[in-house]
Amino acid sequence: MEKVPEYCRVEDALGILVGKWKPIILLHLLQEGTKRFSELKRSMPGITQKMLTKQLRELEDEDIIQRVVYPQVPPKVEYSITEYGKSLEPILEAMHEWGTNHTLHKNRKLKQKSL
Amino acid sequence: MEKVPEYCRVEDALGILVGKWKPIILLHLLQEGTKRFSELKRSMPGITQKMLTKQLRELEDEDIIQRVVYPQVPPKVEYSITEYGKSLEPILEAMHEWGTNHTLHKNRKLKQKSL
DNA sequence: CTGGATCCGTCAGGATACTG
DNA sequence: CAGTATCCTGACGGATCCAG
Repeated sequence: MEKVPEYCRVEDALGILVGKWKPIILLHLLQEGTKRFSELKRSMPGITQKMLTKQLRELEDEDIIQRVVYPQVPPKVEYSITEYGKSLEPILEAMHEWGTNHTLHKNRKLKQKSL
Repeated sequence: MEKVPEYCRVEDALGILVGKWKPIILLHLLQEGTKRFSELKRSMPGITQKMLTKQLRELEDEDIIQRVVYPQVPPKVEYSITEYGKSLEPILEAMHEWGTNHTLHKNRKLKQKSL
């Protein structure tokens, strides 16, 4: 890793991943391919339309996901990961793995305390 | 990557990295080893004591960094990455690299627009 | 079905002043 | 030097209603 720049590039990646639902949206799309708006919503109990829409728009603006509208009634909109968006997968995987280990780590710490 | 869990493990890693200054703090400590509070502060123009203290405490709570107090006057406190904290380095590197490319990517997009 | 528009509560982040 | 204590503000997340 090079010297720490004034403005850290890590922030860029972070900024895109941050958002209460973005990682989950990305994981869904990465693992299950193209999905409709309503499918995504069903996959994420607890999310509101507004939030889903907003986070999707933000990801779209960053060129991470693609949005395809089918001009029909009722409306149909499909979302999918862009080629570019796939470049985020290693990061997400690394974080997922790290997160899993982190849970174990925390549990070990707690046990030590209770001894 | 496995199936998307209800509670995404990615969030764990994300939660630790998120914080306006945490990535920068970690990069500094990873690259330059042990540093004093005042050294860190000087390295990060714009950060306030309160914020630095807060973010350091949070990282310490997660066992990512270590805090050593020297009982002397004037006070001296040193921070360093824990062994465990070093496991975050690959993620930070990946994000740094990705972020750098992302900047280029955005610039290409902008040029396309202005054609 | 998809998603825009509003209103609102919470909370991380920041400015400032004070302390051992 | 290395913090703690307050107060403030804006952005984010969420609920709800409306619309093509």
